[in-house]
Amino acid sequence: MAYDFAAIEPKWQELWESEGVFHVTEDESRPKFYNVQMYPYPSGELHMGHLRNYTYVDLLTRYHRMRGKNVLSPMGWDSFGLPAENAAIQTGVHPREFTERQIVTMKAQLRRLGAVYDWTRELASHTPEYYKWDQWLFLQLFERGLAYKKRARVNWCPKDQTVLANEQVVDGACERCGTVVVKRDLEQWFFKITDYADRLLNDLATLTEWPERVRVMQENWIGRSEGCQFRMLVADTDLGFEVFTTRPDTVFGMTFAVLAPEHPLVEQLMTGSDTESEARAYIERTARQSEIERLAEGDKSGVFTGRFAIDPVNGRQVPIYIANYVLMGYGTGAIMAVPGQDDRDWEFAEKYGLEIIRTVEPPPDWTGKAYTGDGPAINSDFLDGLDMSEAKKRIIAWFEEQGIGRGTIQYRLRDWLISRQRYWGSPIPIIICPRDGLVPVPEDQLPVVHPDVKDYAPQGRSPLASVPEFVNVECPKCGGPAERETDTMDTFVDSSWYYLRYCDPHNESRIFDPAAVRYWMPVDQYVGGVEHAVLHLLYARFITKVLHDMGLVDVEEPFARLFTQGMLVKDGAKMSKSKGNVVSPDRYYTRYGADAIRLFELFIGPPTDDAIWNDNGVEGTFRFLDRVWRMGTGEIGRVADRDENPGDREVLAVTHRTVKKVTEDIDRFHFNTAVAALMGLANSLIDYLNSDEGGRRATFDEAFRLMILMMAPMAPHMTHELWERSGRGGMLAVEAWPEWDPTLVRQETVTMIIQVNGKVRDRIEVAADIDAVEAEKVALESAKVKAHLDGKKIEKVVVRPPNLVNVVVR
RNA sequence: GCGGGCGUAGCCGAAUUGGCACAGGCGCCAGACUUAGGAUCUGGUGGGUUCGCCCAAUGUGGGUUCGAGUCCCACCGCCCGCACCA
Repeated sequence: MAYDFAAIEPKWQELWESEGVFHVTEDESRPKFYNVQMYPYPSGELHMGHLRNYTYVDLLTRYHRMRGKNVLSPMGWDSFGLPAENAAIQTGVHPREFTERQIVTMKAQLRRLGAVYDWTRELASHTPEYYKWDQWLFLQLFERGLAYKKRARVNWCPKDQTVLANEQVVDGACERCGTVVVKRDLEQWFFKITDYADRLLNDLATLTEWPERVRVMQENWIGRSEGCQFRMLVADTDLGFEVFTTRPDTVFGMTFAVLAPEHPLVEQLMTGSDTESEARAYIERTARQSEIERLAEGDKSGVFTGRFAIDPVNGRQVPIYIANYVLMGYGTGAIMAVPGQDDRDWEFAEKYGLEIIRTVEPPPDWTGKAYTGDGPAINSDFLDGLDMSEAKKRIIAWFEEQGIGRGTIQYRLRDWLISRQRYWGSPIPIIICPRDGLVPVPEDQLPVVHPDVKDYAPQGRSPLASVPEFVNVECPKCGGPAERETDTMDTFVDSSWYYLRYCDPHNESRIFDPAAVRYWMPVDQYVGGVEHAVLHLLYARFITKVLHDMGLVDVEEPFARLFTQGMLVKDGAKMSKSKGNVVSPDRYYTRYGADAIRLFELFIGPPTDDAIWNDNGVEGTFRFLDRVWRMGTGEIGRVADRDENPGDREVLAVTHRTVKKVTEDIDRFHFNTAVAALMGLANSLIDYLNSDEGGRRATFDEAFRLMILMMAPMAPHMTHELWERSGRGGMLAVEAWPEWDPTLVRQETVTMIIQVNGKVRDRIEVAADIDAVEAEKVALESAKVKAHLDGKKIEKVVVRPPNLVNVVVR
């Protein structure tokens, strides 16, 4: 009788839910395990690539539950965002209706996979119960000066008609839709993440259970540079500007200075200079370019302003240029150019015929252009002879004595731009009063709920702005007429704290109960895609630190262990709807069932690596399951009630070794080899049942019991059914994970390999506790070994009992 | 350019510590069962072989070591991230 998954799967899915098997509360008597997957956008249809992640998380939930932990595995929805809004623009369906339909679909798909969660804690960021606390959080940041509004040059996506955070601009294009982003000067809301730059950077060192790759990406993104900022004066004027450099030791080599085209001083410098018209033409050209065009241009270009700056260390006058290779967004938007020690300055100096002075002695064999390495300072007055770090200290001290500069630390990280000119997000709870300025919405008036609008289409401002009843309010302070802020928050604000809300999801009076958070946090295992390395993962760390500083959260870091899974690749691209290469699980559910799909997802390759979709893979894991099923139902081989013999004991030994292997593999996230080990065990058990004398009933039952326990987190439906049919009682999901018996795992005899000059010449079964003397004796007595020793002199015998003897001869 | 990672069979991959290279799966070949097989089962799947074994092999070249897929150096190729960040 074949495995009837179509009948068995719904039965168990129903039972896991109705019995509340995975519903948990705080319980000090058991170790907790907080298992979270980055909550998904409810996109509706799940494809095989998605199922990979859900299977991993579900495996961990079930495994740690069997290990006796109090496992919290919640699920929720990152349900604000553009897809629902774009659908609304096209079809007129309210984003809420669209979103909630998608959630229903997606829940059914998770259930179909057999994924279990504590559904009592389900949350969705588009619900007022949730985004009320987004708004509350915003107000906390506002009160602490960590949320502010300012006019700034920001990234604007012309297609989505909204601003974007720096983190959401990838290669100069909108992360969502791929449209080239343009710069606009707009008044926008920011979170002051830069105040936390040093802590976000330093605490990366504590995240030892995070992938190196992600830590490095965050480190680079935060981009700490130690250096020096000092003031330069413009000759024959009363103007001046600040420059930032990481190489103040090379200041004597400055032969020109460069300002970014957007630098505020540029206008004054150009006006009335000899080269004014030329400079204006250049600025106009570069200003029109998007960043991508500037990059694509590749070549450095610039124009002389007609003015000179005074080098503070030696009084020399150096020309001031405007050039495209200096960015307004970093440092002070102005640099001292030292072509002798900087590749970019060298390139520019060569192009425009500017002087080059070396101030660091390159090595004698140096053939390159600019020399950026260490070496004794030359042509540098009182710095001569000092190495880089000494010279830096000395010159910074000198700047400080003179009162014109100081040592500083620059970060590449910019403040997080969180306002969006879109409808389907959490409204920013601020009222703009002509008298009192920016006034927080009083807490008892939260949440600020979306009004319905006629038109969701973006018009360069939030659709909320077209609803007068929403916009026009009384100022909470003075009672006079005022207007609401109409921008909504970046959805990354919602996702920066949802894992805290899971701990106490229905609290109506507080964002969460700190006691519940104290019990569950930090997240023990966080699972998600590496694409969030500098987005969500950075924001969440920031918000956790803010809440920590507010005394609401004990931990400084939210995610103790991070696992970033690989993608599923098909036709050379990540499986995704937009690429049109998705494989729907439907036909695999119908033909092979959920467990075969789960096993395939686990078996397809190392979880951290991208895996290539293979049409036959699910069939392979189904064959394995089907064999296990037929073993369990007595359709394969033969069992007998007979006395035990050494072969029976060996079957148990193999089983216990598999328990050890599978346990260790799951603990180190080698799910693919854990499945392989179970396939190997199944093959061994089949051989055992097919042997001449058949299997001994008691032995087989025990081995099979252990195999079912190990497979329970991987293929839960079939194993639950087999467990129930075995008449053991109880639900498999809450059975204890098996322990291996060390005496069975231990090999009594071991195959010792004997090498001559590193080549294997013989294999001999020896006692596992053989000593070195005996091992050497056995090895040298081997006839096969002797044949290779013939007429040669033994130089040395390397003995590593009980595994290896290597005879070195000449 | 800087940073992170990878390269093992026809394909996906295994090899926690330097110690039998290739577990497990896919595909393919042969056989069994069968009216039939795209089901299932058994065996095989680098080369040579006198069937005892022998030889070759982890991108390329070198090094360390009794011993290297693993460590070191150089090179080739691929993937990812950041990128005119001063």
